[in-house]
Amino acid sequence: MLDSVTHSTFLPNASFCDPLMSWTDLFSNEEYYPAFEHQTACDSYWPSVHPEYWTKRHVWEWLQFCCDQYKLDANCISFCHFNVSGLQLCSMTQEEFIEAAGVCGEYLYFILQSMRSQGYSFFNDPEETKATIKDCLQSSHLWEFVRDLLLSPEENCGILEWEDREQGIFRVVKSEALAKMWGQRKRNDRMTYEKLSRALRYYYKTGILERVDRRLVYKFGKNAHGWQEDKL
DNA sequence: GATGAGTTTCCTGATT
DNA sequence: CAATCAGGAAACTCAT
Repeated sequence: MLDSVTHSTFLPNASFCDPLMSWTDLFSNEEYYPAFEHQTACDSYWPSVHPEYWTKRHVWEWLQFCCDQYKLDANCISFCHFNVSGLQLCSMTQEEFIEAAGVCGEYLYFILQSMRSQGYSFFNDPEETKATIKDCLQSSHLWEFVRDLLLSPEENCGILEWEDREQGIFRVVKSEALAKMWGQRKRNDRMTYEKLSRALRYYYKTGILERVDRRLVYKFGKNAHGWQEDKL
């Protein structure tokens, strides 16, 4: 079964593009819908079955659909992890998804959970779906938020600045603005730099950050990833 | 409902 | 003096 699924039907070299584009594309593409006609009595197409009752084949079809629609890089998906029934798939935790498919795992997990709770109607309202997914894709951890801000000049607005790009040393230029932005992300208008920096200090323990003895200066530690120029 | 990770909140004291 | 750093302690939130 595992070998019978040709990897070439996935998008082996597709990069990880804007998934929101794919969502809107999906709904504006009328040719997409006839795909649902394929279902027959003995071999139903995955959207017509609740994920809990998916066969291994349904899981594969769903995986393939997600890869196609969201331009997920099939190379980062460990296929043996997904050689499971729908019931087993549904019992997988978010961490297991991430272990099995890295960043793609986060998307797959989110899409699956949404389908489980809302059924296929999850796809009904493009605008709401778009918003929900955008929300979901925001990294929830503070250090990832800081990292992503550092990596996107548009959002950053000079709030953070690289001090030493190679070594992962950066400076908080506008501490109040940073706190405000983090507060917006967490929907907490009482956030301050004092409190945010306390959370950053906890990262010294876990190796996400390393101490730099300068005011407002931090450094990514060995357990932080995704900030290096060459990687990612 | 219990547990644990990741904060959030608050605080006291030191440093810049 | 105001802002920041250092952590301890406890509350809180959310996923498992």
